[in-house]
Amino acid sequence: MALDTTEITTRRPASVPTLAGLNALEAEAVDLFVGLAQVVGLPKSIGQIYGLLYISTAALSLDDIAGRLDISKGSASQGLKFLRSTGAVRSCDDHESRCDHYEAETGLRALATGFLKEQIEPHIKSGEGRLVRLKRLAAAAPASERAHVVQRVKQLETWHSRAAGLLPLLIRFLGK
Amino acid sequence: MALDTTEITTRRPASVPTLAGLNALEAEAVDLFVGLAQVVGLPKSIGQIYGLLYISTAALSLDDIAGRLDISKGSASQGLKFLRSTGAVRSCDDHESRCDHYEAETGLRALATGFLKEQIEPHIKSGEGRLVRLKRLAAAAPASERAHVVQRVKQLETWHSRAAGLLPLLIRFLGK
DNA sequence: CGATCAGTTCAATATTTTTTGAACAGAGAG
DNA sequence: CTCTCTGTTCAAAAAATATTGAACTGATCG
Repeated sequence: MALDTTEITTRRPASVPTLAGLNALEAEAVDLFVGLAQVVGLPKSIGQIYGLLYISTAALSLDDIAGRLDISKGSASQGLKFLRSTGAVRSCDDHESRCDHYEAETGLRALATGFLKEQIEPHIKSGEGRLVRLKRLAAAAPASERAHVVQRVKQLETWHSRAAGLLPLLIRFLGK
Repeated sequence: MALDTTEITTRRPASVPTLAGLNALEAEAVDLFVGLAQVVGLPKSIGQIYGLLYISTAALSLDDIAGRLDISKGSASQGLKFLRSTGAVRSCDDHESRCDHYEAETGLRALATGFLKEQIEPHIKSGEGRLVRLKRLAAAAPASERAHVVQRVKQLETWHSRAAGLLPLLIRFLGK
């Protein structure tokens, strides 16, 4: 009787550290972070990688990650690149091995800061230029509409400054 | 010399209310909201519709919207459905006309509440079930990993309650 | 009633985004 | 120097998402 390798992933006992495939706990953690990633508009693979590193006891290499999650090395490389760039993952250079190993940053403040700074702040910044242009156009609108559109653009400016003010507050709230 | 109809959209004088196409101010406003939509992971058409209604002096019908933005009636219908469901757009039943007319809700609090309640809250709710399962699995982990994974799951619970607590705070901050 | 209009739905299509995998670059090891 | 081992890049393929348009419902008008 031959081994059924197609189901080995879910059948492997939870207690055995595996080279490929996830145990039930890892699978659940990965799932949770995949969901989280989708909420904030990040690709699934990034959620998978972070989830696996988050729950893993030991730091993992790129090949570990690709193997365990059954994704390509390319995806793993790109995902790790993104996660490192936002500070969600650190490489803990382990001198025992030739290759880099990665571990999850688990401080909520650091995570939130990285995400907000990288994903949200640029949009708020670019909004400034947009508002300037809008303001000019609104001032040039025909008299019959001018009052209305000027008021709306003013409101947008309020929104903008609220959003800008919210960022540091958010970070502080999540901070400690 | 023939009229160049391919550029009529941008060439039409700002002062003439149009049946199709946007004037410069409208185009700029629509663009701004398209960008905003993409930040929060909503389709472009939804940003377009809201942006047009936001800057428009008068309420617009579904056909107005589809025509001005050059999108299909189907898109416009679906987009308006979503926007109404989150409270971002109201239909102001205008008894002069047979068809419904729509206008933008411009209160930041109402907008934020609708978005958070519809798009974020469900995820936070479903997270609860996930955490329960994770907790069980963590408790059943092999002794060598148990301390670590139990700690991580505890941390996730903290994150979860922070997120849940953040929602009402956010609404309050944006509120007045 | 039949005709027209306003709006919805949904399967097909188009578009955008993500993932893959093969080619490549650099860093040791032998 | 050459070979192998890690990791990156990027064009092509696959998957996910949004948009279209035609068929349909229901309302109002004549």
